[in-house]
Order: sequence, then C-alpha cells, then structure tokens
Amino acid sequence: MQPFTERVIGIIRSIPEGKVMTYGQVAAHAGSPRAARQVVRILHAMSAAHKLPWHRVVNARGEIAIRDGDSRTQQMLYLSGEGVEVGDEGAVDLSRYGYVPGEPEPAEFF
DNA sequence: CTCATGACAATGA
DNA sequence: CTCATTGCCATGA
Repeated sequence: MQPFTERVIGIIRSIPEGKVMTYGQVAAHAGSPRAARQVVRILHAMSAAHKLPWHRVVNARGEIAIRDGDSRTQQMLYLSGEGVEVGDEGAVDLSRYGYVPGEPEPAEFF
C-alpha cells in the first residue's frame, strides 16, 4: 500500500480527543509538507472506511475547512462534544487544542 | 505519459 | 467578507 495514504491515516487516527491537527501538519508528518490536499482527499475517501476522526483535522488557521454542508456542522458538534471550544465560524484555538505529536501536554497557562 | 480532482494555503483585488 | 489565481502533490482514469 502507498506509505502516504497509510501514513496519513495512521496519523489522523493518533489524534487524541480534544485535540486537532492541521492539514499541513498531517501532511508534513506523512512525509510531504506540501501535500495538504492529499490529506484532504484521503480523509474524504477513507474517513468512513477507517473510522477516522476527520473532525479533528482543520485547516491552517484552526478553522473548519468545510465551507458548506452538514459535515461542517457535524465537525463542530463533534469537537465541542470532545471538549474543544469551537467558535461560531468553526474556529478553534490551535495554541490550545493544536496537537503536536511528540510534544507533551503544556503546563498550566496561569 | 496526460488530465482532472481536491474538506488546502497564500496572496492579491 | 468573497472571489480569483497560483502553487502544491497524491491519486485515479
């Protein structure tokens, strides 16, 4: 199987609850920092088959990438249900919920 | 090989 | 804000 797809799938599967990753990060960890589009494709194509938490994958700004459709609302609901604060525009705080593989949880902020 | 497709990213108007 | 453009790259026909 293509390392790319599997890699991406594995990475996405490893995203813990209450955390989100950007397409660029996933692509970078998969081996191609500029392959954010492929991440998108893979997600769309394999999310159902592989039960991927696609809702934990957002665009570079930490916002929901979907422009329109039920999926957008679903993603917001999923995230909020996992403890992620989602804004009205589907924006999350990457500095708080951004998942960085290998990095431990940051200490208390205050 | 080419061509088309993307739930993107960055930039510019 | 939206829209257009360009860059980017894997995947499938």
